[in-house]
Amino acid sequence: MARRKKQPAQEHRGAIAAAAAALFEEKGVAAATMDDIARAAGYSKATVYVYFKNKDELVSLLTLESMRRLHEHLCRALDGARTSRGRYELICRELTAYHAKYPFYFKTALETIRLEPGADTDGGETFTVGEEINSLLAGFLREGAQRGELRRGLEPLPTLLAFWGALSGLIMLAESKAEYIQSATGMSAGQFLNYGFELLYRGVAADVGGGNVQ
Amino acid sequence: MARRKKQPAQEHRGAIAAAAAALFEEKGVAAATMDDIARAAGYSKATVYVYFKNKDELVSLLTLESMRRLHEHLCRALDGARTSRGRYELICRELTAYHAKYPFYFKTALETIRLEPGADTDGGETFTVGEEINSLLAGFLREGAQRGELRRGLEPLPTLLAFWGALSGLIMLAESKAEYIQSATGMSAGQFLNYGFELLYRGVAADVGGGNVQ
Amino acid sequence: MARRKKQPAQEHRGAIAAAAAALFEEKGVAAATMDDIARAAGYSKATVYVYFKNKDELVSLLTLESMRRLHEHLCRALDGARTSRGRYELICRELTAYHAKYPFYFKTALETIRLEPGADTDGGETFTVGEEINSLLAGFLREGAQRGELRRGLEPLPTLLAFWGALSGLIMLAESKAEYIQSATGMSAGQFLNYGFELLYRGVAADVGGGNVQ
Amino acid sequence: MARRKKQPAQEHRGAIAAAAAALFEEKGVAAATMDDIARAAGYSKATVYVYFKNKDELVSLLTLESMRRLHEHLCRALDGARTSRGRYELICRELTAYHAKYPFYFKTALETIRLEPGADTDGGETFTVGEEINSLLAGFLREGAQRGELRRGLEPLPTLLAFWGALSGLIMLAESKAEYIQSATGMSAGQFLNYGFELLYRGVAADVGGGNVQ
DNA sequence: TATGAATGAGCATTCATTCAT
DNA sequence: CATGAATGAATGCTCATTCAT
Repeated sequence: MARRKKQPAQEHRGAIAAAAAALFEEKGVAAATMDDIARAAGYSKATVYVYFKNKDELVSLLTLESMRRLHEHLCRALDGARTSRGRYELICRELTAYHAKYPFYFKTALETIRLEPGADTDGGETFTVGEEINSLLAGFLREGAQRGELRRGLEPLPTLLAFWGALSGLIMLAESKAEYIQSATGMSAGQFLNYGFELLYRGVAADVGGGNVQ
Repeated sequence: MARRKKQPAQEHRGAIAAAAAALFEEKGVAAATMDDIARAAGYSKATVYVYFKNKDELVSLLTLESMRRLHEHLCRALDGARTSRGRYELICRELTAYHAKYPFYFKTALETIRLEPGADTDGGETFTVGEEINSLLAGFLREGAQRGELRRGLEPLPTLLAFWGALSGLIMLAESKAEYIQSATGMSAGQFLNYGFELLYRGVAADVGGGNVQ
Repeated sequence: MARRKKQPAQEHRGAIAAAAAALFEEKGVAAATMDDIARAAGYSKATVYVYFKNKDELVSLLTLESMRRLHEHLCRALDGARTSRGRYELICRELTAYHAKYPFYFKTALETIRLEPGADTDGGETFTVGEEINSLLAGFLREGAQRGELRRGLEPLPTLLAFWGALSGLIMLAESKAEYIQSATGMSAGQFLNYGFELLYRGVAADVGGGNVQ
Repeated sequence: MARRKKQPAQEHRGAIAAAAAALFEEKGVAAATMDDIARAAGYSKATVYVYFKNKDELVSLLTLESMRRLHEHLCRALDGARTSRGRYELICRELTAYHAKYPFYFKTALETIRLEPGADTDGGETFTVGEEINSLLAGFLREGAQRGELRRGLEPLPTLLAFWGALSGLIMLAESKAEYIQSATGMSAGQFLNYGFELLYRGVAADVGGGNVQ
């Protein structure tokens, strides 16, 4: 392990975080040891501790990052269309894409949105981003209702939370049972997800007609 | 008919499993040590290994148990009413009740249904029970569609899976964010769940009218 | 390392404690690792943790033991003579003997008597024994004063503490500088100690005449 | 006369040593890390290693310094009075003052005097200063004896060593048990020390009368 | 000279698991 | 069948020290 050239500290943090993310994904956060992470990143364990105070700090950073990324994706989705239907489709597309690209980050973000604040090393930043995501979706629901595209009388906060729970449950099932879904229904994970997204949309849509899903 | 002979051993297994379940619930699977379990069950640690090859085998048994219990609850729900709406309400009620009584078992069952069958110690029994649960719900959807109560054209298997994913995501969010939900929406976990259940139902119902949720 | 036969747990504790005491003496408490101790005792490190919850518990036990032993030695000394002079000589003899036999224990006891209570794992037992030792010496001073053998008007508690501090300082210097003392004064550690004991005695004696020390 | 050249380096050493001394005092030698020291001194850790080969070298320097300071204090004391009694009082006063001002240095000096010279980094300089201190006190005893103020027949070297051991034990007990002493005897550490000094003085004084201490 | 960067060698502690009895 | 006893293999974390620049 030759001594590295002068590289911005941020790059080291990034490299370590990337290695950690991969390992967390592969074997879970608890099972990925600091030794593993160091080895995978090509540093000594002690060096990892130079860049991260804790295993927790690593986890926190990854969590925050995943939340931020999720936030970006959602912003992009909401900016890309005006109708609720159009926006919803973009949301689902972004979510699916995000999940395909960073499955660990995605899962982490979803799980984190469900947790309480303060558990993390950062100063509640993770919580803040979570709130921003919530308000993004709340806005989507509110505007949709105003336009008459979404059911009136939906209570924004509970709806959003319920919707979010359902959505995340759907996506995680699609991931973990992809193989089973394929063999049992003949659908790819993506197709299955679209089917599910449609189902969920009907739960909030003003009127989609009585016709077929899909 | 030598079945009786093994009975005592079964009782020991049961006692140990019960102690384990309580501890898993209390502190999580990883944090509950075999020492803890043995002590709580009133056996020596070595004895636990007489009845269970592994910690994993214990977890597997508990998982299987939780699936069976979930199956029972769902059977009861589907037997208790004829209309889809009535059945759905019973399903939700049973689920909520089950969750309230055995949160750990409940979570385990949901996670198992969402996760891969895994190299479980049992001979695929867990998987089998999972399939039975699926076919239970598939029947519910099929019959509902035949009666015109649920949307026609729903594909039973994908619908059921999507529904299941959404449902479990909803319930788990309701649990993990109970406090947040309470403070942010003023709803109790139970009220929130009912709200969410209703939302989900609209996704599959034939026609619930355009009116307010709840 | 063959599995040991059934031996009373106390014996294991004793063996481990003995090994620890030797190592603590040899390289100091901090530098003696649990690995060292285990190896020296002929057990695996994990086994050491079966018998002692902590490194601290080991240290505490050793400390308590050393205090008890010191207490015994002092009792023996005070019982062995009636006059203050005679008792003092016995005290010094016992102290010297104790130090020769268990230098680590001796040092620990002296250092501990100076510390505050409650720092230890035991329930203040160490502190209690310390107090008993103090009251032993206080009695010695009081009786000596009553008989007119020791200076009247000595305040028992401060005297005892001062005396104890001085005595321990003397003995520890005698140990750590034994070689230097030998080469610089030609005295053995024992001779030097006797010389010092005499000096200290004059500090409390009623009248030793103006003559020579020794 | 190239002496001036090295001056800057000496200043760096001094700054680092000062920071180290403060930290050693605050948290103990073992607990003060090189990182702490570097940070406190305002240098990088690597720079500390430019000026000090070792943590040990730092400790050694500090030890030597503390010995030198002690030497100075003792010189001042012996110069300040002519009678043994007066000198003794000054010695005690200086010692107490030194201890109050630099508890860590003081303790270090005492411990060093009590401990082996060790494989110190300096070329036996610490030992030399120790010898100088010894000869200072030896002179005090010798002159006192010649004047008839101190007991005749005292062997200077053993007496001095014994005295020194006793004195240091007394002072260290006064420090570590200050709280206990306060609560048990009502004396402040200073009062207790004076009481103890008096006691010790009687051990070497020619005749102090049979009266009360203090 | 000064330092940013990196690390080897530990350390106390934990726990699932094994075996002789 | 039950278990007391023992342990191998980790695990997160620390710190004095080195070296290329």
